[in-house]
Amino acid sequence: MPDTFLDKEKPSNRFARAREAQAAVLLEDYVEMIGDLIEEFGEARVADIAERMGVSQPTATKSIARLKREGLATSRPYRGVFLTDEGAVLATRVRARHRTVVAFLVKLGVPEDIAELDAEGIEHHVSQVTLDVFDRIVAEPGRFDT
Amino acid sequence: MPDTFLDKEKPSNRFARAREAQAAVLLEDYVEMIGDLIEEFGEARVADIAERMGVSQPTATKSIARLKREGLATSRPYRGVFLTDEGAVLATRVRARHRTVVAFLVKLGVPEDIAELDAEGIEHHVSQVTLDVFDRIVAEPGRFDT
DNA sequence: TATTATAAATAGCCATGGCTAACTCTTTTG
DNA sequence: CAAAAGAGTTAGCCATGGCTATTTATAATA
Repeated sequence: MPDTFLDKEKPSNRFARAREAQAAVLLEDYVEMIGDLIEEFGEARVADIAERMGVSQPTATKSIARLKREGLATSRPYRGVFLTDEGAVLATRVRARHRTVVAFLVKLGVPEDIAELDAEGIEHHVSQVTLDVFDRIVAEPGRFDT
Repeated sequence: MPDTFLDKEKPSNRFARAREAQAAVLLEDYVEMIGDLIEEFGEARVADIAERMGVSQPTATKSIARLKREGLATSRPYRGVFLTDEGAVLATRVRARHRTVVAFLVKLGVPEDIAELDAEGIEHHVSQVTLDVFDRIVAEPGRFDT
């Protein structure tokens, strides 16, 4: 299973690499949230997306255009935004990762609200290897608050 | 001790918040690296900074200009870039945080090279609360590889 | 010291992701 | 069914952080 468009050739320099990864963050956030909205309301309207992202409607429209360009979404004016198969797969993966990171931090003893905020920043930068470690720890019985 | 310029008013929206935080990332990376270079070589030249950041010289010059604007650095052409007191404090804090995150991941069983890459993305998004938890776990005796 | 080499800065371009203002197209409703 | 309200898009602006090509200033050396 290919990791979709998120894996082009990665630069060796750690900073350059982190910079490139940043480009994917916005896409991931939108796709994740559109998935949430569809699940909650059965549809994702531009206005709702904009509001949840904390962004103006035109900015949301522009970003959605980018999602469409990348083959992650489609949309029909006044009918909402929809995820393509690829977009849905990405959304699922991203949302699972988000939950894992939050659960991991909470298990470590971080308060939920803080865990939620930190996860938003962290989740996009966690490799599969590290994510697996998080998952294992979440699944483990026992506490970590020493 | 104020948290310097990194704490303006924070938006309530988690995405908006993460977006704003992003602005500080570049500054933190530069300051961290300039600190490293000064420690290693006694000076930080624009060319070296550019090379380590994986960026062209003009781009480095531009970013250094921003550091100066923010009161984090000074520079004299052909003499190198220097950190202000504020910049030095930030550099120290950022470098300590980086080490903590790497050590934490390694303690969890993440291979060092991967820990190093992940840390670069993660470190900028970890709250003080979460960082304290990481620190405590790093300091703890015992293993986590189940 | 005059020339060459190197380091840094400047100019000017591009894409991205914000924004507001204005417009257009539904949908609702009086 | 016409007018008003609401949703979405378009136009056009800004700042940031990339880039290359060019110029300028300093340092090294023949």
